[in-house]
Amino acid sequence: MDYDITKYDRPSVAADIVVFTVRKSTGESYRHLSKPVLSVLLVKRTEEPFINMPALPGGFCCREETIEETAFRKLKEKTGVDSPPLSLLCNLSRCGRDPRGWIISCCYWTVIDYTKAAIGKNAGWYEVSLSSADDRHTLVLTGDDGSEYVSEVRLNNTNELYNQSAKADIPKNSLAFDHAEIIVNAMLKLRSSLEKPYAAFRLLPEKFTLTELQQIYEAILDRKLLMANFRRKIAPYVEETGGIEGGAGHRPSKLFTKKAADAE
Amino acid sequence: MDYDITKYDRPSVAADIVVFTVRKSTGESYRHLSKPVLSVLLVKRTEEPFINMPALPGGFCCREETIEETAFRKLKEKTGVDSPPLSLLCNLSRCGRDPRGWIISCCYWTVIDYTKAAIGKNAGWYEVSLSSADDRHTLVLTGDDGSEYVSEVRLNNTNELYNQSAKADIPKNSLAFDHAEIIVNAMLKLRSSLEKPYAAFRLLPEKFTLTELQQIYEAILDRKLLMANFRRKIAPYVEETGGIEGGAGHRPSKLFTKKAADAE
DNA sequence: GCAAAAGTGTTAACAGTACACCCATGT
DNA sequence: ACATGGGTGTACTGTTAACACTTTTGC
Repeated sequence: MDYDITKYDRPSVAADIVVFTVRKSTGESYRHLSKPVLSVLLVKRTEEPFINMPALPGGFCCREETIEETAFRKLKEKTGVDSPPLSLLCNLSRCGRDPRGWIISCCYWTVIDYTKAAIGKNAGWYEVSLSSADDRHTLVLTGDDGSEYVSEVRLNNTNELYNQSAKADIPKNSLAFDHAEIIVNAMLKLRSSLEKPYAAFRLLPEKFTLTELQQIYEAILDRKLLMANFRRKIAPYVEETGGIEGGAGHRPSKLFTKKAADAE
Repeated sequence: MDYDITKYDRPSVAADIVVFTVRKSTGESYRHLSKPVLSVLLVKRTEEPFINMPALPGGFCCREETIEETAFRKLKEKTGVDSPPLSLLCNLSRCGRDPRGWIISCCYWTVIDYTKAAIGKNAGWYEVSLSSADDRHTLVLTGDDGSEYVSEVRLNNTNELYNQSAKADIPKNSLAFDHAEIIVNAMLKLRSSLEKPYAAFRLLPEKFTLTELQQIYEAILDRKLLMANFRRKIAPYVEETGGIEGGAGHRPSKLFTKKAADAE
């Protein structure tokens, strides 16, 4: 317990953030709704290691700031968005995970409205698709230029602690570092977080239709939901505004807001 | 993104672990079951800061080991127990939280069988009692010598991210550092983890009665459960061994094991 | 009218709760 | 016999899932 902090080696500590959004896909047309897609923010690396490969936004902690503040600072740089709620995901500290040295990464996830974000240079939204069989997951990330990055990830059954097995060779069309498994883990957390709609609200304007909300659920969960059941499920969290949204070739939708009384 | 790790200040990184157990209380007698109590492992500090105050077991990370391995190493020292499953709780990095300097703490929680632990010097089990009203929690820790440590803790509503507000003066009969709020958070996680019985199984021998299992639930949740409902709830996770446990002044109990088929 | 989407109602299955009752044992 | 805890059944409730049906709009 006697410890002189100057006497021992210390690691560099970084914050990495998995930023999700749900974007309206192209192909909107009369009498057909667009299908929103789940996307994640990635930054193309401009340096070795893993140069030119996409990586999670992140950066190193400085003195006088918490790890969360580091994450906020980096998010502001990359997206222009101020201090969105962050959820802790995992700490990665396996020796050798970063060729530059002893670097510990604290990973967080969040959700932001892409229409309010001004993403920076080298950054971009990548469409996410995850297919899972038991503990084996296949993650496919598609950039707006059509480039595809495929990663096979195996998580242990509790999802609590990473094996952090050595990654001898990361394929060229994959993600930098161990960022693929971070994203898979974040997606699982995001999905289970949808038991309550708070994360989804952050992807919508003040007033929204229940169909828009449902589409966000469907984009994140990657499956169709039954309208009647969905509306009952989220009814306690929303309230009508009185407004309606017309103009489409069908019955106009009522506009809702998140219910203020319900403590988040 | 250009980063020379030798150029910047680096924090010390520590792992702190909240180790829970459920101990049989004293006062066992004929025709009466003992009431097990939830306890947490604390170590009396032998140095400044917070000398003589109880603190969570933990220690600093060394090179070539992951944070989890640091936690395992410290747990082995304090309890003799090898590598129990660890769950990540939170990272504490508020500037000034440790007067010794820039120290980040990665906190984990786990559950171990106290009968299999050989706890070290200065360490001891403290009975835990938590009373909550909204986001205000009162934590009372009672040592085996009767000493009491009381802490008032306020968590933000999501329990996701700590406020890490400055603690000007920590009362003498409280816990060292910000360890009280860590324990409160760990208790909330422990309780919600009981939706599945895996943590409880780690507190029991290979064969156990359903009443023993229920008592662990009641000790952790701090409330009585109805036997019939409890048995239905955990039925999918256990199976009969055929053995029975007699000798008491009442109908003997069947002995159960955790069901192997059910993937943990 | 008709396609498309908004919105409601009805049913069955299931899980959670509270409670009543019987069973087996040692003293 | 009886106290004590082990163990089971049942009725009530609320939630979830599936599906059928009606409503409102623009073309």
